[in-house]
Amino acid sequence: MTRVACTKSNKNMSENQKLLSGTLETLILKSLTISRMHGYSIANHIRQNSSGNLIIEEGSLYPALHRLERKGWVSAEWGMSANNRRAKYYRITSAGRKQLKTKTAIWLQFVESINCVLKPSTTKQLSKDKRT
Amino acid sequence: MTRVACTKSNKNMSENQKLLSGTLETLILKSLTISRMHGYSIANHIRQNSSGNLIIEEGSLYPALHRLERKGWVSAEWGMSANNRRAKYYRITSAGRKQLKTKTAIWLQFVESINCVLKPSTTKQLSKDKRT
DNA sequence: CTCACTCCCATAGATTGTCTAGGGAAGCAC
DNA sequence: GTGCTTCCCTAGACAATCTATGGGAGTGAG
Repeated sequence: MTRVACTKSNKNMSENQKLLSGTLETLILKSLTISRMHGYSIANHIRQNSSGNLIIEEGSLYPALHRLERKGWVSAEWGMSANNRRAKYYRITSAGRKQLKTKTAIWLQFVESINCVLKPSTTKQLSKDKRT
Repeated sequence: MTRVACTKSNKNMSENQKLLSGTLETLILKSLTISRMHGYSIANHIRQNSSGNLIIEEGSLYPALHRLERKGWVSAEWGMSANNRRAKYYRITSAGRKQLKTKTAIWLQFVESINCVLKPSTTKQLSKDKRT
């Protein structure tokens, strides 16, 4: 299902590609907190969880996984997928969980910082706390 | 040493550098909606508005400004700064405002998408009817 | 006047992380 | 067998940031 690969908004795509920079590893680590997964399913998980907005290409995904493994944030082992195919299953390590926590915090702070610049006169605002 | 840059070498910086990719032009355009500015003051404005979290280096800023000018999203003219120095003042064009609107929308949607992936099990959940 | 400092602009090259575009193996339906 | 899907991998292209450097010009201290 969900074969709708946003074809119309190619502009959005290329913009998203730039924006993705730096968040991919965080997304992968987060996905692995749900369960161990192989690369292909990680990509699917991210795509589906973002309603098809975030498409991770294989050329980005696998190098990222190798990077994470090299850094000791995930561990890998070969196994068989639900479709009876050879697959490399990744699991997040405790160092990876720590990194995830850090990266998530940095991301949230970054978003807040950007919004601080972008905010004036946006006029559309959820009232969350917002205390000066 | 006037040449001392950001030597604090904190992790946040290098992470932020990656994350910044793709948002810089939006930040610049937004800054210029306040008033016309020269490059140096744009960088200061962004840094101050983000409480010092977003540091735009000159090596990123000026190429970005030239890019924006080439694309017709800002226009430039030489003038004198408040400090009586030669300065190139940038002004956002109507095409630039349109771009800003687009880029801002893409950014907000992107953040929402990322958060959709990052959110599950944060234990702090806004009830936003996200059922299976 | 000279010196140190800040303000302001600019560019070349390194770095990094994404994508594009290829390749391949192996299961399943027909 | 053929064709489609699932799954893995890598090399090179590309884009946007930073580092490092260069310089000009105004200001204030001495």
